[in-house]
Amino acid sequence: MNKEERIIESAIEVFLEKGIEKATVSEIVKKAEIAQGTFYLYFDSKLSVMPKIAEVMVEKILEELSQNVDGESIEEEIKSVIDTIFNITKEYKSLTTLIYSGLTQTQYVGDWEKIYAPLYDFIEQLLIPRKNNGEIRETVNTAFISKILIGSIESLAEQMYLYDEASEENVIEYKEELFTFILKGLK
Amino acid sequence: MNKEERIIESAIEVFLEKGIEKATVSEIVKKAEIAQGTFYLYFDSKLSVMPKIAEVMVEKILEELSQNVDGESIEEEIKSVIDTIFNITKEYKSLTTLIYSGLTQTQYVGDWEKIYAPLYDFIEQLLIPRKNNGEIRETVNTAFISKILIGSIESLAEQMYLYDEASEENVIEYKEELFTFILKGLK
Amino acid sequence: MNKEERIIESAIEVFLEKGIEKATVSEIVKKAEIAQGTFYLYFDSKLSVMPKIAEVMVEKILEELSQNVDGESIEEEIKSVIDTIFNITKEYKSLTTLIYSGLTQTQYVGDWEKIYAPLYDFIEQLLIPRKNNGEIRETVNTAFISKILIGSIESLAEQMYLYDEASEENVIEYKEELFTFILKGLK
Amino acid sequence: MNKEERIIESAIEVFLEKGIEKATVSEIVKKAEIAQGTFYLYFDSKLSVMPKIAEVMVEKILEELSQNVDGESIEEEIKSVIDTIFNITKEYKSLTTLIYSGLTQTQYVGDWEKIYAPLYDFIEQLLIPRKNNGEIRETVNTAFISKILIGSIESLAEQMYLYDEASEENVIEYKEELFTFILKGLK
DNA sequence: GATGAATGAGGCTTCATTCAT
DNA sequence: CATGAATGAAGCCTCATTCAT
Repeated sequence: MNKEERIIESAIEVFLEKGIEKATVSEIVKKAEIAQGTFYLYFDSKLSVMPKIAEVMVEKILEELSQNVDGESIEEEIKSVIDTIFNITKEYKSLTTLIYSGLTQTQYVGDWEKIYAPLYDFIEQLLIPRKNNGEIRETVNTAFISKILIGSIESLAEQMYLYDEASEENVIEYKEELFTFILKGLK
Repeated sequence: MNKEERIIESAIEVFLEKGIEKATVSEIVKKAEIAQGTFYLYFDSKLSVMPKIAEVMVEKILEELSQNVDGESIEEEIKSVIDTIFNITKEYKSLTTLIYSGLTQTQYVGDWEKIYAPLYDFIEQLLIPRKNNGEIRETVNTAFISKILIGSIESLAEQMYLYDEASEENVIEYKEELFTFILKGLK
Repeated sequence: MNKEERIIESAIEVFLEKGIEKATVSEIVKKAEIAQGTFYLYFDSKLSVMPKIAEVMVEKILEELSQNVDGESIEEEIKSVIDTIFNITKEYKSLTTLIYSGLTQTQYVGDWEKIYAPLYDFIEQLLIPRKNNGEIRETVNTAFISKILIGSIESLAEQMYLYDEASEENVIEYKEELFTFILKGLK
Repeated sequence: MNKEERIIESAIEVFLEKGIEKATVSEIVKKAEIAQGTFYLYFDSKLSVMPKIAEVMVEKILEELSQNVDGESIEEEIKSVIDTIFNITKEYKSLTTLIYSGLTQTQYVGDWEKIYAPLYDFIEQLLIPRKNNGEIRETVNTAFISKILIGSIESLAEQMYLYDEASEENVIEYKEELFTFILKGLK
């Protein structure tokens, strides 16, 4: 792993452990086993790592989605998307929120859309054939709905894992409710 | 306005302007026109203002919702809820995200659920009669769906106003798509 | 002595000991026996102490001049001025050069003229009566000559004490040559 | 231009732009278009370039003086010397002060005298024949006076160009006053 | 000789927090 | 209760210097 990648990996860990506020460059470099000054050869500041983290995060989500989502019906696909996003949220806990809020606090806010685009695109590419074969209603605007879908799944997953510290049973029930809701919303 | 309220108001402004990271107690007290030390008579630290900010925020949302949402049909009510949450998000931009992430970074994470409860409850109280009179499907779990609704509306609104810097036209289209989606999801 | 004065005094000592380059705020505050942060309540940076140091320096020179220079003739006065400036240069060695160069390196260059003004004025006030009573030539522009006098005395003194590390005998000879030169220049 | 010369030239530029304090080796090498490490093949440290800069500076002054100063009378010569030193000071602004103070801050202080010697010598060689032919008074100690002359001209020039930011008119008047003063001082 | 990525010491500066008034 | 000058810990960041290539 080269220096830049090591910084990004360490930054993710430290941000998750400490939160943006309490995360320090010193700790990131310690974890990455590089010198303090080396950090500044690659990044301007702690927050400027955020867009790169976001990219890595999106890559991971996409990877997972690609592996898991290839159902025979829209039902199976939606189920897989929900499961995947819930699992990743569980694994990376507050990372998404951190990225959101990290980007918000910098000049990189605008980058967000660009970084997330492939994710929205992936979902849209799932929906289009389903719309064409009539599995979902014709009036669906696939581009718009893909944002709505991801948003609603992510926000519920964060609710569950970050704030409610919900039991796994509870999560299952919520996921089912969400599944039904989305499916009806699309049909 | 008493000192505590002045601190909360100033804190909101400063957090919005600078983000959590760069917000300082010095600036909060300057804006509140009180002395450095006075801050610590009311709050333990910068982040401990967060739960109070969240309460204020939720109060404002509730107030707005109470004023605007009293439609004759579920359609009108959903429309009003969407409009209200979009408007508040537009006005307070990243505040919700800040609160999320601010709470995440402290021991107050657990408080979130408690603070947001009245909001979920408000939505649930809207849904229950509609479910009883058959306007929405019987299988809806009102408690669960209220979280899903708020989450999906908020997340789309944030997308629009924080990241995409979407045009007002675009926002209208998205809101319509969301409206249809939610409505079908509930029926 | 209040904090600001203590900072200035310490800064002078440290600058003299270490030079501008190697002087550190840390050492200044250590010498002043105040906290690191306190420094920044009074000054923006190490170099921003320079104008204040310059003021103190000019005050000291003026004080010395006032005490020593009150001769019966222009000859005695010039002699005293030379002696005084030489003595102060000897005592404070490179301080003047430091101030020059310190000011040059900051936005405070313009302040120099203002700070030195009383010194030029003092000399001019010496010259005016001597010009009126014919001790010095009528064509002397007192304002201009006062700058020239101070400059030439200071620069020779610095030569002697800073660079040549001249013997006291040598200094005496130079002072006499300078005295004769100035006197003839004025007559 | 070989690497060493390129370093010296760049160092001069950077010192003039940033001052000793803020000048960095990084910037010097960037301007010289050589690698970081190459600097240390030629110089020990940032300040160790100073004596070389001083030499270059003195060479330039001597060159200018040689070209311009060859008047028929002491009057013309003094005028040329004043003009030349003023012009160089105008062009290189604070460079002399920087060199002074740069040398002061290092072990190279002693070098100054040695480096400046040719300059004093040049002036002395001007004065000797004038003393012999009676144009200037016999009591003049040419070695001493040459230091005094250069010092007083330089210090006034610095006053004008560095601190007062004097208008060109004003400069002319000062130069005339200085000229008269020096001439009378020598006669 | 020349390079430039990497180092890490250490100065700068901020800022939460205290406490005498 | 309120103040705000003072504190000093601690993070940021630079930059002279090294060294493997």
